[in-house]
Amino acid sequence: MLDFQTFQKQRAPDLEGICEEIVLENRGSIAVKKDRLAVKNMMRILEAVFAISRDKGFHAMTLRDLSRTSGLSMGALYSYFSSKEELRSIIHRKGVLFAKKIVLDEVAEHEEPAPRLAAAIRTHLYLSEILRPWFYFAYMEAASLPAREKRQAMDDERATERIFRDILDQGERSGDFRCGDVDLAASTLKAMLQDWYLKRWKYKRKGTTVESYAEFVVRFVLRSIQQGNEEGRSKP
Amino acid sequence: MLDFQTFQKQRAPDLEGICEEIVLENRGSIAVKKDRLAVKNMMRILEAVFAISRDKGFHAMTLRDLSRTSGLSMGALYSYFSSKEELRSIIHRKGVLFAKKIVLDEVAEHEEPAPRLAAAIRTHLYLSEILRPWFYFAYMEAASLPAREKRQAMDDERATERIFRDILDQGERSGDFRCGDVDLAASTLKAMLQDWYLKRWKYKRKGTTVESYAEFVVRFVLRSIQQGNEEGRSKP
DNA sequence: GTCTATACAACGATAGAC
DNA sequence: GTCTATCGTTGTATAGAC
Repeated sequence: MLDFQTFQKQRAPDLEGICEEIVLENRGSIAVKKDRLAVKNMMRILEAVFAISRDKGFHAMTLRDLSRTSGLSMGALYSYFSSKEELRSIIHRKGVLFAKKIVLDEVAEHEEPAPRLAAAIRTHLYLSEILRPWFYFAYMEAASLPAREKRQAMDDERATERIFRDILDQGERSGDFRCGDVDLAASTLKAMLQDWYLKRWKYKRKGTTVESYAEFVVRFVLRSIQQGNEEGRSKP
Repeated sequence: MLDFQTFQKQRAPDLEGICEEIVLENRGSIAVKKDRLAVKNMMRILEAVFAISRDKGFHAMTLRDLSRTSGLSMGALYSYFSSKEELRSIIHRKGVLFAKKIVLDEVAEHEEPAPRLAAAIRTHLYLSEILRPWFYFAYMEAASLPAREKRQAMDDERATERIFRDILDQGERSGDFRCGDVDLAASTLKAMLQDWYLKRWKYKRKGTTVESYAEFVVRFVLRSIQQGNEEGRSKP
């Protein structure tokens, strides 16, 4: 069974690695030419964005806020992005793509429906624990986007949900699962996973760890959809 | 079994009724003295707030937007609230209190855990369907509040969750339910219910009705927590 | 590459005519 | 009771010094 410690050491991305990718992918619009410097400042910028927008939202964050918290001047900030909206877009897309890739990699290591589902749930939760600012940011800011960007965010959401739906589908066909409605089961499962990073304060207060939350969700869901299929429940 | 049609006719509040209460409760800070006029304009204001903030969020809504959409001038708006923040607060609190009262009333009509739980789930979903703008508004804007208001919003959230936790607790004690962890079960159940009004576009696309979503959640949850307690599953 | 200083639009809120 | 006109502030973004 995948535990959080192992995941964190072997699979987890760190902010530096992600910022390196961001700098390389946006080489055109970033005026600073030295990679090392650009990465270092991009990290300061993202850390500041997450800190501020966790408190009052990205929209309420002013570039004066960002300048003060990141330690870079207003002018310097614009060497790393051309507008506040571009900054938001860069962060959002990077988070979505990263998450999808890692979850799919982990799922591919299992074949049977139940272990696959358990792996998808655990990986998604562990990842959201490490990249919580990214997940939270992507979710909360998606609501107030202009039409075109909003469509993209909706597609991202459905792509994530599809990972879970495909596993449930596989289980239905093999006779391991009985969901009632595969689509709705995938939807509600995703809602449970999102609650972990959206309502973090609640679980912190309860003293719930990401591992115990993961185990609860795995069992809660499997108990429901394996009704009458006892044989598959031994090694999730 | 409580169906949506019945609920809508017998229990559902309408915007006019809620606005009457709002006007009466804020008589002090509303400069307009004629009740009928004040209620009429308050309705126009709230309808406009919901329409605009559904698209781009309350924070991004300017009072010029609100003036244009509601048909009232900037000056006239300030006869109904003393600041943008006060307007947000009025809407938020009214929605939370209304929702809590109606769900508790409905739950009180049943005694056994399973029917109580089913009633709470259905009522909460039906209510969020009718008052979707209020629910959505309260949820999305709570994240970007100043510390003091945020605490209040968190307390509201926990109060709602408590309704479900109490029912699950009752079921655990009577031997009807076996949740694994009552606290987490209440949390994740709430997450499923919130998904209905937060991701409305998704369910609209799937063609899911509020009744079919309610039935899915009721069965999904009961299947999981009634594991091994078959006798209680006949009349949820 | 980063800074300070500033442009200019748009914000919430108010005063005073009607 | 509602309007128009306007206040001072704050927003994003840029220009030019260093």
